[in-house]
Amino acid sequence: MATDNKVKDAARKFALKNAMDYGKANQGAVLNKVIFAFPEVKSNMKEAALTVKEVVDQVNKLPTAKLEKEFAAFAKEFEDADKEKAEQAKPKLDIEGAEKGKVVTRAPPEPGGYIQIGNAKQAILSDEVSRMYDGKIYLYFDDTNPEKCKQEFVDGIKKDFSWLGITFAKEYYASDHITEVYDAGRKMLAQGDAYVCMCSDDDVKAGREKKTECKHRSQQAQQNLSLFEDMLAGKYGEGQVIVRLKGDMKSDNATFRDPTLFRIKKDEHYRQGKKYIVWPTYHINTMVLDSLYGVTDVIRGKEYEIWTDVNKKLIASLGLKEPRFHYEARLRIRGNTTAKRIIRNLLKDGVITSWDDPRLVTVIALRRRGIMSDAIREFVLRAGFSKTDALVPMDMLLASNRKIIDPIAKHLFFVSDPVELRVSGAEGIHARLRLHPTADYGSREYLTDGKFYISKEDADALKVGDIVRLKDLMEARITDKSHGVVSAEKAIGGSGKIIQWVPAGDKVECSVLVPGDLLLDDEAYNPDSMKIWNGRVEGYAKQLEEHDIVQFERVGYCILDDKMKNQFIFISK
RNA sequence: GCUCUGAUCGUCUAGUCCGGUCAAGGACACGGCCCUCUCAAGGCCGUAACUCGGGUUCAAAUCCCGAUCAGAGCACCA
Repeated sequence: MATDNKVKDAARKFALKNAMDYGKANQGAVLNKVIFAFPEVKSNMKEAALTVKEVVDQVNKLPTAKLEKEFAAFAKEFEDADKEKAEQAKPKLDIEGAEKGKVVTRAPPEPGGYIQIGNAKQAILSDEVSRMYDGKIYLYFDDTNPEKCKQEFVDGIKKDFSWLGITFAKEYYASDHITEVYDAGRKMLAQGDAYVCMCSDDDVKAGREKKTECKHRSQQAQQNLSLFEDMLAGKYGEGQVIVRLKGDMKSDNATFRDPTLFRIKKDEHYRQGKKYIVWPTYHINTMVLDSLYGVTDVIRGKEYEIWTDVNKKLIASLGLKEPRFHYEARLRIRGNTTAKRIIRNLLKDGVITSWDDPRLVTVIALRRRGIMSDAIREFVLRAGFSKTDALVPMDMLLASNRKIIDPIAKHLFFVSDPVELRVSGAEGIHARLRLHPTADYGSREYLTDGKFYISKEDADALKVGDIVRLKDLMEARITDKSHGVVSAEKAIGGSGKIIQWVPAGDKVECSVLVPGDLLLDDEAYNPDSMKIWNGRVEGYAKQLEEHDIVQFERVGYCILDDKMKNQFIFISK
């Protein structure tokens, strides 16, 4: 058979490669490659296996030199294949059934706090999906809890998203659509898919636990409808009455046991004032509004997955368009938190003073801390869609960030815990230092007066008689270390440790805030989460603008946080 | 407790739908070398994983069954 020889040749080729890679060819591995190349051998696996075994045995008997020589003929071919393999990576964002130009996603923040990296992940994923399909993304403020929502957060969230590079085609508020949701409620009441329940909070809870229906559940539609109008008219107070979905009180899924659709809240709303006292809850809101605005793909946390039964019932009962739901694991950062509840408590306790405290992973804090928005995007995209619970170390974000800031950060010398260094013979030297080793940002210049500052750490490591290299300036020989000052004389040549220095005649006193893990492993506040380095930086720092990112050589990347106070924040090494 | 969901290098993931190109690819971290008047960046190399137990098959990370572990939900929050 002609096939026979073809198979034999291919088998030999694969066996050679296999032997080169692993020292010895393996029958199973070679057979698999042969099957892939010639699927027709599947009809007679026994014969194919035999052929391969024969070839593999022969190849394994080959002396190394012969093996290498024979393999050389195919080396190029495999090189290309290996390269291709190395390139396939990146998580995919494809959506089954999605069509170009027909995708609408949305970011649904609740303006009850600033958004954090977890919200950013969902929004970026949504943005990326809509771009991929030439679709649109909307900004939807889910603001139906008058207790929590504030204009401050609306403004902050908009700023944060725009900084993240997301452009929304539309922006709308749940609280502007309350009447539409009321109509949806009326429809459900009229159809007998919902009812007005006057049980107490505790009774509702007990009923759910015991899986028993309450007497209100069997009220007539007419009565429910008029009770609902009474609610709207303000005849009831908070906690007296709610509208519940008629799910299934016997369901194993606890969320389906008649969840609340509307409740009474008399707090003043930041946007609607005292216009409404009956407020819809999350599920009916989003279902109605997503349908109204034609959202096709809802990307949200998997904590909502258990509400699928409720969503389905709502959609069926109201005749809504059903979007595709995509559930995502929560993104958690090791040593930190995305929970608004915890952040609010920390704020209340006064251990942190603002939503942009550099230890936080809110978007506003990350920005202040010198994380670039592209780094966040890359970081998020690298994880892709995933339902696996991930506890990611901050290092990953910082690594993405470092690659972006490295080419733009000017280099400066900073010394912490400064120690004076006097060098005789080092007066009147013109020092000229490049601002970046490769990029052309020009240079900084100083005229020396023989006095410098070096860091305590470097000073401690020096011994009398040592030669030390002041980077880009000169060598010095240490002559004395008593009296808290290091004395030295200018030296020519000799090699020693290279250290950074600050000219005493042109320096800026500054501090560097070093954020660490905010929380301990047990989620308690870490009292050591913020360190401060005090030191001196070269006079060139006076020319920096607030939010400029620099690299303090041998220390790390820092961002100028407050120009008045000469305060920097440490970004990463 | 009940219900749902998930499980691949130390970490985050690709591959799983449709079994064979996977003795498992990438990134971060780690280690080594090169470059360098920074402990950075860049280049090269290396260490390292299919949760466990059964089954089906010529062939299982992939399909089936069971166990284990982890996360989420059980609000008049979202």
